[in-house]
Order: sequence, then structure tokens, then C-alpha cells
Amino acid sequence: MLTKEQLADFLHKNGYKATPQRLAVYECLAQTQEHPTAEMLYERLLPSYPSMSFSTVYKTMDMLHRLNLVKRINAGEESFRYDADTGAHEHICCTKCGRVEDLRLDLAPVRKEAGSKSQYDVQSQELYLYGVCPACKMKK
Amino acid sequence: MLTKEQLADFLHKNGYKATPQRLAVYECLAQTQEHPTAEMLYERLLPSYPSMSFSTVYKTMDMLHRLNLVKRINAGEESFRYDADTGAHEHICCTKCGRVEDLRLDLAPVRKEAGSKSQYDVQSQELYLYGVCPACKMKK
DNA sequence: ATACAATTTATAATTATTATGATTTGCCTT
DNA sequence: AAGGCAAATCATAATAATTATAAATTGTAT
Repeated sequence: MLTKEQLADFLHKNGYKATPQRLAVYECLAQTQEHPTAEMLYERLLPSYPSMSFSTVYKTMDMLHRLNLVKRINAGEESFRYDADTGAHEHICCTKCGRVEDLRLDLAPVRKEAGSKSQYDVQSQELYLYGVCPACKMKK
Repeated sequence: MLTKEQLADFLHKNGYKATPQRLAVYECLAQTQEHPTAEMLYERLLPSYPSMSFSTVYKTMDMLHRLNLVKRINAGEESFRYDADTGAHEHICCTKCGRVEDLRLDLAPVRKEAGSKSQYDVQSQELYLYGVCPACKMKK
């Protein structure tokens, strides 16, 4: 999670320009807990950046992802979501309301089991949990 | 994993017709360990079913999936893969050669941890592991 | 064997994402 | 502080997987 200044520095150090669009896209993502899609980001940015283009959002997300500044979340939905928290963590999705929340789990035992059973060198994993969130449990 | 006859019965009991196309699509999937995409199935079926249409493959997979006769595998690739093994199991993907293999892991502890940390009623989960398969380790 | 609803086929539509190219702009150099 | 240029933005077109549509065909109950 970087400040605007830290992101600008980081971009410069990697040979990229720190454009207002890039800073705004990252800031918008860093401010929310909702794991927005590219479209959600675009819609939120439009009021303050009327010239913002859809392709700028996509290109920016692609760059931030390559630089490991954001996570791509593929929870089996029609489009990707993004997360400015790049630390190791998982996601749980509510099957009623569609929200996606962060979750920190200990997957070391599972990785170990996977490595020994498969004989692969395990490099990473993606775990998505699905269920009913507390709020939706109440509504029922 | 059903035989042709069992699948025909099952389809009839659920109000569907047991067409040669449907039986062939399922049989093709059940015969392989490779977790093919719709396109791979189509290409494999074309020689023996020259009239087979792409949309029949898609519609058949959609129906088999709704009837819980196949699993949809979303390993972050550009298209879905399918698996005729519907029992609880995970998948591990080789980042060098792209192969996808089955893996049976004990996720009960992780589900329990997820439920207590998130307060969700956990219904299901999808876990994808990524690494280098034994064959690709040798090649290096 | 017939009839009819379900299915197949071919094609068009949809949707998320990526590519293209002309215009604009950040930023380095002076 | 201004100029120049590579890089970035914007608008639009292209791509690719999947889904929808509708006419022709076919499985199956009678």
C-alpha cells in the first residue's frame, strides 16, 4: 500500500512516468476494500477525471500487476477484480450478495501436502472460498 | 464417471434426450486425463463426428455442468477446462508446460479456519496450485 | 410410423480484454 | 524556463471465448 509520492518514486525508478491518471487509478484502488473491477474503477474515476479512458485503466492495471503492486482476483466471475494489498492472503466470496473479502489463512500445511503428493515444486496457489456472509445470513 | 448407458439413463430421467452428440462429448471427456477445453473437445470429436458443432459442445458442457456431471476448471487461463471427475479434488498446474493434474488434499482444516475467521457459512472452495511438474524439472 | 417438442447446426450477438495509431504530455537536457 | 522526444493517453478497432437466435433435423412417446 503506497502513498502517491511512494508510487511516483517507484514508477520513476522503473522507467515509467508518474501520470495523474496512474496515480489516481492506484489511489482509487488503495482506498477501497471492495476489490473493484476495471469497470468499477473507471466509473469511480470519471467524475474527477472526465477525460479518463477505459483503456488507460486497463493499461494501468496491467502495469501495476506486472510490477507486483496489485493482485488480480479471479473468483470465477465474468471479469477480474483487483486488490492493492499484495501480501499473501486469500478471498472469500458471498454467494448471495457477491461481496469479496480478504482472509488470511495458514496454507503452509496444504502446500506441503500438495508438494509431496504431486512431486511438483509448488510456487504459489490461489484459494477462493464461497459461502454466505454474516449480513446475508441475517437477512434470511 | 458414467458409462454411455448410465449417462443415457440419467439424461432420460432428467427429461433430456440422449443424443449421439451428448454421449460422444461426455465419453471424450471421460476418456482423458488432460482436462480439455471446449475447443479441445470439439477438435477431438470432429474426425468421428464431422457434423459436430461448436455450439453443441458448449451447450452440452453447460448442461452436464448444471447436472453436476462435470466440473468447470478455472485456473486463470483464457478458457475453461472440464473434468469428468466430480468428486472433491483440487488441481495443480505446471507453469512451464501448462498441464493440469488432479490432486486430492485435505482441506477440512482450512475450511474450518476460514469459517471461524470470516464468520461466513463456508459452502465450497476452489484451490489451484502452481508449480513445476516432475517432467519439466528434469528438462531444466 | 407419426408427430411434436427438444436438439443440432450455423451464424450472429455479446462482453471482457487487448491492440492500434494519432494526439498529447511528462520529464530530461540544456 | 523552454524545447524535444519518447512514452502515455484517448478513441476506436480487433480479438476471443462464450452465449443467444432461429431454421432444419431428430429422438422418443404414443
